Amino acid sequence: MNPKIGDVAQRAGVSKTTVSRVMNNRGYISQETRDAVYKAMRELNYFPNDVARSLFSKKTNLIGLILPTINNPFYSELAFYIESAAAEKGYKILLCNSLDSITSEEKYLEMLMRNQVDGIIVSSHNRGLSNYHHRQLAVVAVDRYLSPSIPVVGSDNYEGGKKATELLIRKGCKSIVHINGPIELETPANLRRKAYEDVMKEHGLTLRVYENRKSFDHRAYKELFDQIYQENRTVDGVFASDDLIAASFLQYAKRRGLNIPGDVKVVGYDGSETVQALLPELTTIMQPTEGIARESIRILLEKINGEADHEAEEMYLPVTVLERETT
Amino acid sequence: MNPKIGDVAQRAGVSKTTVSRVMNNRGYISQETRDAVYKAMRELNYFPNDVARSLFSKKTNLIGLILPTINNPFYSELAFYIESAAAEKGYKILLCNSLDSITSEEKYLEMLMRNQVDGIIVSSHNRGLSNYHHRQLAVVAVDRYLSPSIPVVGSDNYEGGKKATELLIRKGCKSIVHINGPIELETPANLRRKAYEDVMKEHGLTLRVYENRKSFDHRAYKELFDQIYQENRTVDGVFASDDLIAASFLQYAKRRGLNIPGDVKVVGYDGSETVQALLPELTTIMQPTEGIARESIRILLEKINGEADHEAEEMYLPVTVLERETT
DNA sequence: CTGAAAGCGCTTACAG
DNA sequence: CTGAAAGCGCTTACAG
Repeated sequence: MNPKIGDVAQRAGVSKTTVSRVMNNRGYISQETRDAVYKAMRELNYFPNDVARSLFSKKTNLIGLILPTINNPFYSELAFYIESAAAEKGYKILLCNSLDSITSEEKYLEMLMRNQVDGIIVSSHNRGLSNYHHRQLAVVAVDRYLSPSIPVVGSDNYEGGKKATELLIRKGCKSIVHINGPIELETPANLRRKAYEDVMKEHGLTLRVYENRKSFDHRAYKELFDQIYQENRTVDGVFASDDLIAASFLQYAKRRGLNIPGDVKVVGYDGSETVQALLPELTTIMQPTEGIARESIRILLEKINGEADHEAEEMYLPVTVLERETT
Repeated sequence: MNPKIGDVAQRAGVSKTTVSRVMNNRGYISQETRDAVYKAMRELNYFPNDVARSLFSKKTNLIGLILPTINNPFYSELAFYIESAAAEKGYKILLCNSLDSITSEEKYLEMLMRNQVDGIIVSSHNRGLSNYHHRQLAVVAVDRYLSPSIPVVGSDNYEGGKKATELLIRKGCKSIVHINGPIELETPANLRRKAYEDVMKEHGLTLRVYENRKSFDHRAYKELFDQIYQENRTVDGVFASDDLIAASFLQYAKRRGLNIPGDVKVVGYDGSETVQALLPELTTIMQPTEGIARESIRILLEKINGEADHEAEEMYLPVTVLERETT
């Protein structure tokens, strides 16, 4: 049995109240008593039970993090920085991989509620959130619109889409395709497509948007690429909405005997450290992942501490073009 | 204020005891009472408070996961499968990124103890663990030796190292270098090196082992590679102890104008889904990551449930050679 | 400066 | 089949 506060109190010859006060630095305590308590804690190798503390304080310092999957270079990097920023402030992360399944999201949400998390960071659909929303639960969304009252943090998707498309045009591409993952109304990532469309129109170029409904299945892209080439024999530029799609396209192009960037130029999106390490030749739009993580945590903690009188906000951090060898 | 068990009891016109019994399916309850309780729970949108439950039951269903960093293709895949296997059994994951820093590991460890986690899965140094070990804490290590009494789960590192080296030899390499991350006594991954050495000796070839002390810094590898080429002008094979090192070497070779696999052949280690997606041309030794995750959780739960009377065990799951274009 | 008592939201003997 | 009481390990008014 682990020692509890009563054991410490007994050993130090004081009351539990006093031990608690020493631990929490509350009220006046004589130095003598303080020393005795610390000594007893050390001797017993005592650690306070945070479950008991949480029950009393109604605060767990737990944050639920709901992602489609941590097994993805962008989300794992995001999770890393979110965990770091949270740890700095004394918060801990409960990891949830929803795989973008609504039922799975709802299960996780219920689990998080039962565990009395202080807040949730979501980068998954979570229509379910509205159900729970009336509870005083602090929520921040990363790159997803969940409800009008939930703040959104992400990269400047419109600017990113604009820069990607303009880069391809500047490099002389005329027939530029945009490939997206599943297009959901809820994601501001659609702004990447919107920017593509606006820039293309502005330059009098034809829109060619393709959507892959099966996300997270790199192998499934082949069909889509085949279709693209059937419909556009002259494709000379590809703007993919994430780096995994771009990587998949590069392999496809290679198998097809196409020269990159000679025959076709490619721009991705995300620019995670992992992609930079494994596929450094890819030109891509780099998200400020650490910044997104830090802002998400900052806003969430404001909500948790009730400091956020401002309405739901949207915050889009600047992106960077990493110009490499595929353009 | 969220509803609590007393609110449900009042609304259903029964005692808290009865509500609790309905929720937990304990003892005999008349159907009528049961229905009334469920109705009240639904109407109030009641969810039990797991913090209170945990305080009583001394069981949190929380598992601490300590990794060097989730921002890494192998660990994020491992974490994904660990979380999935845990969720299946009703356990939740508390994520810790130690960055292999001893002080950081100790802080996380203390945090996990305070939070009363039921067990810990560790894939980081954690010398600190022995300090806490006398507590009845269930621990499983992934690819690390922590203490004689802590079970280890991993891939069959010796077999992996053997297959990698043999493959290079079979392909005609004579001057084969092995590049490792920081070599620590605690990791069974050293068996990869041991196997390399054994196979090389068996074939009468000269050992050329290089160690990079700075892990997780892909850029820092350049120096090491320079050194390798200074000392071995004839290198024609590289067995890297993980795929990120291999990827880094591939880029170095490219910059140096070397042809792969013509001038030098390369084998990595890990074979994560992300690496397969981003760098499919890399020949590598694939770890059975999902299997490692499932076994870790299985053994941990046995320990948690006190079913593990067996001593600490070591379990090494079979690896697969993914032969691609770099060999 | 210190302690006894009540309470956080549950569960489980125990009694009926 | 059901309920009143005690207790999980803490903290905080309240009293001294």
